[in-house]
Amino acid sequence: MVDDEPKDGAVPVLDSTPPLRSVGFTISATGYAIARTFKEILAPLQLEPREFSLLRAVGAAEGQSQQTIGERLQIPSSRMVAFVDALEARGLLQRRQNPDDRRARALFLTEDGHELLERSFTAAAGHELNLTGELSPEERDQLLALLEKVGNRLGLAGGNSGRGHPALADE
Amino acid sequence: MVDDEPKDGAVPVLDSTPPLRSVGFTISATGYAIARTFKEILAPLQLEPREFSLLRAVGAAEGQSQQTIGERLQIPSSRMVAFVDALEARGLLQRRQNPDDRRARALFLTEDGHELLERSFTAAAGHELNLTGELSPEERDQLLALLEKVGNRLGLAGGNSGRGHPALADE
DNA sequence: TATTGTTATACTCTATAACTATA
DNA sequence: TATAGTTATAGAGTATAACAATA
Repeated sequence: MVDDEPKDGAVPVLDSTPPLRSVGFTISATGYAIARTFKEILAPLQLEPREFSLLRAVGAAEGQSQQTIGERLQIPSSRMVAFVDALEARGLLQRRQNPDDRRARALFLTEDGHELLERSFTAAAGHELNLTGELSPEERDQLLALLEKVGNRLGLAGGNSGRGHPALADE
Repeated sequence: MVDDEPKDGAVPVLDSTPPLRSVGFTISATGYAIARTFKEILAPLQLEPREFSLLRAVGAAEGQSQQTIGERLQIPSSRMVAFVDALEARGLLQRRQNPDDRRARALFLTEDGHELLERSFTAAAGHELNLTGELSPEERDQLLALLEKVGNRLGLAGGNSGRGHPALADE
């Protein structure tokens, strides 16, 4: 990490060697601010980011089992219960019986769930548009390409395909 | 956020309108991975990222009061107690009396504290070097400049000067 | 009366593992 | 015997507010 603003004489350690502004720190801090802002944007919809991720995962392929979705998002089964409970209690999704396996619960969005997911996407798109407001289309592509080079060093799949935000898995 | 990999027909909402890969999601996910990796890098030193931030803040200006440092890092006073307790118990920093105000505790690093902080800086620099391994110096500057443009939209100060990582403040 | 730091309490979140019903 | 989902329990982390010493 290493901070960007070296303090005077108190910490003589790395103030000369490393770059003045750290890429790691900057990405991390910016990413954190983005996540916080996104949370604020979802708040009026009464949705937490992880609930949005869950709704999105269900909506992306309805009828999958609770466990399948939990595995994709890397959420342990016991945590899934509470999450699904809350969204079901609000009438946003449903657990239905799977005729092939009566142990499994097939997840579906309700009408309200689809509607709220749609509004969330709109809000997210607005957020994205705001974030990139100072970037030309070329700069935007550049930025993504450069971030991918950093991501390569972290073992991140190019598109982060399928999986949700890594913060969901925690650790 | 909007994901990067639009799902087939199930979620027809924004699959056409927005860019395929979201800047917000990518920065956030990359930043999260960076923070997680940094945590792993500090682990052998038995230091958590926030403990590193605290040590660094103390080392940057020794003798400041616990409250002053807590305010800079945006850590509430009651949390500071436990953090400082832990580091003091490990002999990394000291609370000393302030002759001018006997309520306040002036914080200083011990010899061991300085040493560990130095090793942490070295580890952090190695992390940074690894992250930027695929970037030329020009690309690195480009990336920082582009991130700053995004940060402008989030009200982030250019250098994030003084303050630590925003994750410390939480919310 | 206000402020620095500490302690006590309650609350939220999570992980773990036991449990049920099906397979 | 194994698996999908649920429930129970205990632990960590935090915020809030009460508190003691000093200003």
